[in-house]
Amino acid sequence: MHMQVPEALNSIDRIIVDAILAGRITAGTRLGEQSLATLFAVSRTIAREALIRLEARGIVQVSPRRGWFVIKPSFEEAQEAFQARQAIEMGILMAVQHPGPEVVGKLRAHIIRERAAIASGDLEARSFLLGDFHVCLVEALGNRVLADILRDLTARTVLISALYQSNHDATVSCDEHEVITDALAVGDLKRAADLMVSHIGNVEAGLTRAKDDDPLTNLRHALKLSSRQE
Amino acid sequence: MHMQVPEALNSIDRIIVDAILAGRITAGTRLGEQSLATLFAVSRTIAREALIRLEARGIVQVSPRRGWFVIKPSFEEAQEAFQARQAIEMGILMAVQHPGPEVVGKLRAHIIRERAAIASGDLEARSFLLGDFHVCLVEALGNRVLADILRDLTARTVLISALYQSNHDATVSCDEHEVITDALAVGDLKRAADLMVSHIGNVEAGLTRAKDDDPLTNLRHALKLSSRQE
DNA sequence: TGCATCAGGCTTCCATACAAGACTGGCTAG
DNA sequence: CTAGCCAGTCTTGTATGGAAGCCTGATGCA
Repeated sequence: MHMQVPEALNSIDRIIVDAILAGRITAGTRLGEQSLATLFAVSRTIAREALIRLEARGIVQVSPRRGWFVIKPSFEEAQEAFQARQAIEMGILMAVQHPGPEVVGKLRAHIIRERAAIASGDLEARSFLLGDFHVCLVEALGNRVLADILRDLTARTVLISALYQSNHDATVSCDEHEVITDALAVGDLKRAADLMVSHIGNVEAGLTRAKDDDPLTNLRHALKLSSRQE
Repeated sequence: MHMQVPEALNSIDRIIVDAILAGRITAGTRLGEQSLATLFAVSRTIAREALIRLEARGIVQVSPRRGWFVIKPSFEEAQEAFQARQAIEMGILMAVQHPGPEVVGKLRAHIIRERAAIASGDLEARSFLLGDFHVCLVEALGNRVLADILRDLTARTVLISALYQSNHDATVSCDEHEVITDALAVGDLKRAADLMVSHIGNVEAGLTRAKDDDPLTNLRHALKLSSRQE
């Protein structure tokens, strides 16, 4: 056993989630215990524990004795995830009292990074930052509990967007982030909440029901089978 | 190895969470790997995996090489948990369109069980049902994602209530559940959301900052030390 | 008495071995 | 040629042993 510091240990989780947020890992990807163990230079035990944690967070699923896979949400689950985000983000915006200038400052800085990623064509950074905006917002508002919840939920919706081919334009998303921040800056929480709901609704509306990476979609639909199995 | 069916396997998690919701397990309780393994007639591996899942859900914490303990939230974390519940439950109530009569029916049935538990003096059932109302509400509204999130959050707030000696009366809580249900029944979502926010606020307001199972509270406060360490 | 040291026991931590189900591909019988 | 079987391989599932850190209490010394 060589002395290479694992570099990972408890952060295997984080690296995987970050990869999902960046779109480098998509729904249905296999995450084998042995593969991860080799990759991170740890034993299978550690890799398995990371997968168990991710399973508890609703990011991966295990198919008994077949393997671990990144979740592949059904259209209904996708809708629930978006609804959950709408509810949470609207709720926090309506509940908070005073945004504070440093919150607005952080968000503006974030939006600048979003624009930079979009301009430079860095798709991974773009995906990550567009999702992370919402996490940052909630975190900046002072609630780490909700921020953690939202991070996992965001990972799910990123997976969904790739699965159902969201065609919502990144620039539009970024613009919407900006007007939300503007509303926060002038203390109009109600307006910020409304804008947030419609923003998330817009992203959701950009989804198309057909996922054409599944060659059986047409047949399945014709036979009226649900896509329940892996 | 005897043939006793484990009875537990993946449900060790559920049994522990249920015990927390019922108030049979309180904040700071030690949950040893070996103890759980013996109790559920499984190996340490299984018990450990259950604890890892619960850790990912924010229910327990591990102190390295010392042991696993049910979380003991600080007052600030407690506030965040209550704020999170307010945001989520208000958000879902404002987002839903039409409650539907079967939803109201389920909630009314739940409230009847609450009253029965209160009347019979069954403290465990009372604690469980009062918390479970909120989970049932969200689940009945059709969002399992949020329901799962809320269950864990409810477990946290139950722990908090015991830790900070909530003196909010069970009967009052139950009454509040009823008026919320009434508002839902007539389709007044706005009113239901407002009632929910104030209901959770009432429970939170019932907390007292002093946790007197900690004999150092007074000294700590006098020295202006945070209660950060375990 | 007061204090430092250290051994022993207790806990989690982690690697590993083996069990057992799931899938694949080839072989064989008809 | 096809259908069924079956061995081989790959995967996760589970138990277990030993490593290593933490805590306690005893012991010895000043």
